[in-house]
Amino acid sequence: MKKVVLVDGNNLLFRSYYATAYTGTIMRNSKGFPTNALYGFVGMINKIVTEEEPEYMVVAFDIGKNFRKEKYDFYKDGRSQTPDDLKLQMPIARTILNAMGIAYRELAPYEADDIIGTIAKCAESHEDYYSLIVSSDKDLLQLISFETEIKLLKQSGFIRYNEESFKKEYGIDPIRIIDLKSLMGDASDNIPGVKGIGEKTALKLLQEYGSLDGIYENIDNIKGKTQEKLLADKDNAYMSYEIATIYREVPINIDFEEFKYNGPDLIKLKEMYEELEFYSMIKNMPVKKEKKENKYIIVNDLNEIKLEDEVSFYLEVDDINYHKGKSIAMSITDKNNTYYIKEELIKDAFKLLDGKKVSTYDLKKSLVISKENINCDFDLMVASYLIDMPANEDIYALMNAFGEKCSTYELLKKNNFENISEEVTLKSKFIYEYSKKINEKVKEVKQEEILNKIEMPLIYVLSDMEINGFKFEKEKLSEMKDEVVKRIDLITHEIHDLSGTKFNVASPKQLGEVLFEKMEIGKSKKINRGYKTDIKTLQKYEDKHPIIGKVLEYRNLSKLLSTYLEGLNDYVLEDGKIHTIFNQTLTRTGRLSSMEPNLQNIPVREEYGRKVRLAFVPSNDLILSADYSQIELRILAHISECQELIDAFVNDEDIHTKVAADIHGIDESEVTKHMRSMAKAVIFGIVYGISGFGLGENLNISRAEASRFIEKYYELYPGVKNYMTNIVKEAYLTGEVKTMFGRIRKINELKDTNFRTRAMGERMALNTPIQGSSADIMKMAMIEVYKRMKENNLESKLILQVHDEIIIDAKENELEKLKEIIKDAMENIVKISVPLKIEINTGSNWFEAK
DNA sequence: TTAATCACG
DNA sequence: ACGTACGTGATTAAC
Repeated sequence: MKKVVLVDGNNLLFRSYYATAYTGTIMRNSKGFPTNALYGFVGMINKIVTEEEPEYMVVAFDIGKNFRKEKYDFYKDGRSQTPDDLKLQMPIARTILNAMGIAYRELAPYEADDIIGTIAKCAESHEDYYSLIVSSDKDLLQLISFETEIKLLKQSGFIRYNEESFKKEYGIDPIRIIDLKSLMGDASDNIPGVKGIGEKTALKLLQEYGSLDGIYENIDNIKGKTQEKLLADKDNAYMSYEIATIYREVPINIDFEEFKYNGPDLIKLKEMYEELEFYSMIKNMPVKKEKKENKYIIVNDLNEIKLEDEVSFYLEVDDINYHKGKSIAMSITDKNNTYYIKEELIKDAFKLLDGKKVSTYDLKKSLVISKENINCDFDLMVASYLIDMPANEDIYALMNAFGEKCSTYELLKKNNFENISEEVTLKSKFIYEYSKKINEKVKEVKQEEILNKIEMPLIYVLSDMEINGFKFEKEKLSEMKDEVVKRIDLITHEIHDLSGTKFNVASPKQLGEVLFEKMEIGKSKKINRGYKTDIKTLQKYEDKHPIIGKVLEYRNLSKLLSTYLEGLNDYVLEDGKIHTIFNQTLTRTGRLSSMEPNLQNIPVREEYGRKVRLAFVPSNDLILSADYSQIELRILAHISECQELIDAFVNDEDIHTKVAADIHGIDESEVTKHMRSMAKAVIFGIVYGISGFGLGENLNISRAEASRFIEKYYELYPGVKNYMTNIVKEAYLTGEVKTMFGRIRKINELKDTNFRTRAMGERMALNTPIQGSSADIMKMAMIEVYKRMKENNLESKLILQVHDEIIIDAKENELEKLKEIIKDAMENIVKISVPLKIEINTGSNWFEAK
């Protein structure tokens, strides 16, 4: 028996539309075309296909006049008209089905139900077929039979009914759904039924008398009010019976072979998804089944290659951490050919790219591993990042998103790169084919300035920084390490003694049990695995028992030991340096991140931990650090156009002291340290979209007091409040926010039905322009500093960026020139309504350069 | 693999 | 009624 899946298309579209429309904002593509119903529709269809694996499938729609409405004018009266935004999406659903390779049927004046009923009936008369109907409409339950089942969609999930399970639940035959409805009516379709009879009574009557006819034949046996009601509305009942009956003789030609499901036309489907901007759907699209023939030329002599003007290349490296790996294969594609270049020839192959228009994926990796000066115009990885497409270190994710085949890097490595010529050539072909397309998209969403003025030039800066590395002298920390190891050992014993039990202090679960159950030191919130034992919770009980202080010290030291004192050593390469990898395509705000190791979170706030920085030393003469002073606040002042804040920065006031004085209504000279640090917390909180509760927690003051601070702040600086309101409003309207320089961040959280998720989206909306603009400025400044250092032939090297700070491995004799360049470049890279200010420090190591 | 914790801006 | 500050990465324990 072959399964025929029958889907109620209208039902899916309406469900999807109203599932999201009630929030007020309807999902649209960048052209403004509504897509919310289609998004849900496509999701449901895909789900049905995956879950049911249908051999045959038909989607039925309503269209044109409706015979029930023609006969009974009141039918479906009172239903609000189909919204235009939904109507627009209806024809597209048909086109998508075509691309998906799924048949659909519609015929006026019949409804989708009637078409489904007709096809199911036809399937029942064939020996070979049985049907599965998918809908959330209970009316369709009347079609259940020995070879027709229903998957009834619920708000979440579904219930599957066959004849047996239906009877068990309802106590009547499926066909009696019609009788049920003729009695109870249906408010949504405006079917009258018998007034005063609801589902409960109707079911009871049907269970007793079998059918509507049976009920009226036995009307004398029915007592009291129910009898009165039934007699009064007998005509309505029979009329309702007629309306509720699915018509199963729709004159359509049924040839099951036309319903056969053979899978999608991936190219057409991808085009549709692109048009609708369903990128997550593209990501989850099945990969092409048929294998494209992959032709390429194996190169033995580079002189054989004559490249066209436009080329792409891809370099395969044998380790994800490319500082530790080596190139093992390269591929170059132009209009006519793809060339596979083996390991020995790679070094010279880069020369072939000179003067060409070159694209690649992950240029930084290629620059670092080859140490060649590769001229490249377009990095597909960075471009994908800017248009919110996959931009992993593994190109697989992006290729997969477009339904292009290649194996994951993980698999490739596991198989010792045995198939490398096949794989690497697929990649350069993909890059060649898609660079133009993605570049078009970049222009369409106006990210080309960000790409060409910031991200592309930055790749060269970052690759140099990674190559340079930060010299690290392990020995400088060996004494500290021994000290910490001993101290941890001592404290562990003390903790065991104080608690009277031996346990793993590093285990939050065990620690929680000891502190809050055995010793009953206090109360702590229960979380998944046990009690919360983070610093803030523990600090509450610091005075209660000496063990808390010990635990805090243990935590502090073990973090220091494992992550820094020991952890960093593993990353020192043969040249005595640490080479981090900057991830340029990860953060949602435009910041960089740093990994293996993360050099953006080396301790600094605490004096003891800070000593780790003693081991970071120059390979030249000095470490120079240049950091922007309060750049995020300056940006807040600028974009909020808050005059009070702007003036404060223009006059070079201490912003935190000023705010503290304003809040308390006192003179700046009267501001205490405590007041200043409270003000600082308020100011930072504002940038993050804080609540009274959050600030209270943070400052250890009452929620009400914290709320008063915030209110006062808004009062004093109305521009800021104004900015917050506006940016959130705009974000809801457009679904995204932009930095000062036009970098886009989509915020889908704002479309979520969950209030907490939306609240998070609002905080992202107001923080991103600030954090992101700051990141843009720093990137531009780095490019400028790098450029001028080159122009002046300086040997000093840029080696690190920590969001608002750059670190330079400096030559003593270049110090003066260096400071001049850096100050000018960083402070004047953009002109905004407040001055940008930097501070420069130098020292014989990173610790000293504070 | 995920959760908890803690290091940074 | 609910939960409660943005953006990251590394380590360890627990699942």
